[in-house]
Amino acid sequence: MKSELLANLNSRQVLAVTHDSGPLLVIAGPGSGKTRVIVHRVAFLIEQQQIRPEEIMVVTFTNKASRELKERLKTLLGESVAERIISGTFHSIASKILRVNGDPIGIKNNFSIYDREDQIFVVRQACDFLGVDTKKFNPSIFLTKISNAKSKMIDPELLQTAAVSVFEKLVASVYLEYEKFLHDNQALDFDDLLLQACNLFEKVPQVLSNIQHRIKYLLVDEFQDTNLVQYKFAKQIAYESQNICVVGDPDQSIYSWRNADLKNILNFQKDFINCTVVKLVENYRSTSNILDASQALINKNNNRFDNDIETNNPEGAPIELYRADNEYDEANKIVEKIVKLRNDGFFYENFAVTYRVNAQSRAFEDAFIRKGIPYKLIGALKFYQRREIKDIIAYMRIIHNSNDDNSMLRVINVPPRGIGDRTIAALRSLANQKGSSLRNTLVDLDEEMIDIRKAGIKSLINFQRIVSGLIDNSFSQNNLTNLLDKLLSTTGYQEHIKGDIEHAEERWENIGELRSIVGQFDDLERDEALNRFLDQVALVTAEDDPSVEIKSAVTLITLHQTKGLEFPIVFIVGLEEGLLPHKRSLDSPEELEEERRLLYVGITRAISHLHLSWSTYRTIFGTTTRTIRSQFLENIPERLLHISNEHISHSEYPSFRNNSNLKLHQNELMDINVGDKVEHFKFGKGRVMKTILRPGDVELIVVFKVNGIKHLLSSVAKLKVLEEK
DNA sequence: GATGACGGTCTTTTT
DNA sequence: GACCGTCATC
Repeated sequence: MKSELLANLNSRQVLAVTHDSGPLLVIAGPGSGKTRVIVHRVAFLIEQQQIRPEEIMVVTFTNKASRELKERLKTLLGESVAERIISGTFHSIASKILRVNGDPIGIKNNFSIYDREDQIFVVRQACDFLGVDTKKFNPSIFLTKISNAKSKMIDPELLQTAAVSVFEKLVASVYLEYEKFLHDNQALDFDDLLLQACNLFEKVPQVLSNIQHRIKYLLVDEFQDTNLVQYKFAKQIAYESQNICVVGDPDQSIYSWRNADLKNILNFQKDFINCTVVKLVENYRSTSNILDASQALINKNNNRFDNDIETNNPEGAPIELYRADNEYDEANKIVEKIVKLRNDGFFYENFAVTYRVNAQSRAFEDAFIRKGIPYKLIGALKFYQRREIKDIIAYMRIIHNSNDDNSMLRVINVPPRGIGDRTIAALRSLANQKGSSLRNTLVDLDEEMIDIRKAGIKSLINFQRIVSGLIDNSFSQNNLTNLLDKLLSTTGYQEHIKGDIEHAEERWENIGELRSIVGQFDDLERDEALNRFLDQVALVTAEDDPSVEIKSAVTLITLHQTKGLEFPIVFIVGLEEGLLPHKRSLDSPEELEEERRLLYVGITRAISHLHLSWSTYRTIFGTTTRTIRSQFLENIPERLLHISNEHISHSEYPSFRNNSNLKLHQNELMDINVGDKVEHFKFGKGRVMKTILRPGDVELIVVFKVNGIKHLLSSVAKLKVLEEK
């Protein structure tokens, strides 16, 4: 048995797998068999150490990683054993703990989980309440600050005390209101799931000690991406047993913007003083060309653990570097390569096109559709974030949690049923007076006490009837599918969607998809099914999108989401300054290093072929701009690259800011670029759309706000640059 | 209260 | 070039 478990493992992997008890830190480079180590370690504990499966907890970051882990455990241990192991994402595990044990700290088991959209809505309400102008202050900035505070375990009062500037004080007061709103709605946001779980451990030690006794071994994957709260959560669970194994790679830390803290790896070694450290340094995934490129790149980071990765794999093909004229050219070139490589025997599912921002997927989708190449788009349009899906879910939340005013407000007039702003305002103020939720206020609506016209009252009563009809559990509709069907008909939502002529079919199909998901819960009693369904819905993410279940297809995916994946052929596109590295990271060395790590993650996904590309022009927000190729390309040794189409012809060179070879009348010709805002003495303000090089001059095509499109010669027009792109 | 036109903003990355 | 919130009009 033992030999089978340890066969095909290298000596360091064996060390990690067979580590007996006590804390263990595994630093695992890309392609070094990280998941393999986790899976085999779990198997080792069960089969060799006689640990019961339910005494082992494995925590991952994404549902996908969790599912994959379960699959591999099933293969190794058999289904009945694998199923008993406790595994899930940080958020799902914390959520379960809170649903079962949250009551003593005021968390009812039917709490709603708010996603970003819900959160923005709450922030807006908090701003309204405080009289903060949301035009001046973007709600998402508050949300970022609030999330930052929460993941550092800072509560509103503490933030208030620490606040120095006016703005910081404002953030603190929005935070305070935000928390009140969440509480009144009986809702938690993502950060709360972990924060409140830790809070629960503190307030009700019995819950913690039960878990500590139950969980003998804890394993945490992607440890470099934990934030402070997550680390604390894990640390507490393992405090008693000291059997905590964390696996991660500092070079693949790409979530500091989500408050992941690399210091956790350092702190781990302090918090668990006698921890064993195992470094996995042999890469089994990539060709040596690809690995060499990745190592050369990551070595440019100053702030780095010394952790060089090696491979015994063959050299492989050179890395292709291609310069495109624009994003469509870039996409077409990649289509050509896919077609060619398919003729060489690769399948569509062997390809991944990876990029920095979701918006880049568009050009590829266009090209793929035109050429009939099947593709799956990961993450961009998330199924559970579509409007119709969120509306239906809001209805379900109302049924499930009578305090969820947010969901109530979302759909109280969707489809339109004559409940406008004034009616809603009146209802809310009445609810306020009564200190009750909107739904409960509606249940025994006091017609005398509400100050609106008759029609409004009638509409409200009508809505109340619809909702209570749905809540009523006594008829034949005792499963979720029945509930959904009844919901669609009695709320008029089905009709409502048909009214959206342009998207009717697509939206209806989405609801059909939701119906089949809901159907998976039909063997449960309705309210329990509702509870489970809503929990799942809140915690699933992009990769669980049911609309991307295409088997043989090219993958379109952001670099962030590629972590943990591998593909024989990887395209990394848009290697340009401002895009990769992203412009928001350019003024901070730390953030620039994180961008470099992001590219490192991308490169190390490739098994045999890596293609890099950049484009001299790129259209962002509808304006085309000249680009500069990414500084990261300079970090990759030329000997590893095969460069094509490097030369840039003059006709494609409308901008001259970056071309010192061209002799121009320096004083006459200012530095004007596509995208700049300019002012003309006669035409007024406008934006440069295009620049065309003419002998000794530059022709500018400018769209003026008032006077429309004009062709101007730079030497004559004497434009004033107001704002550079 | 519903509807449609307009103008401003947005794009990092996600549990 | 999409989406959202705001405003004018019905």
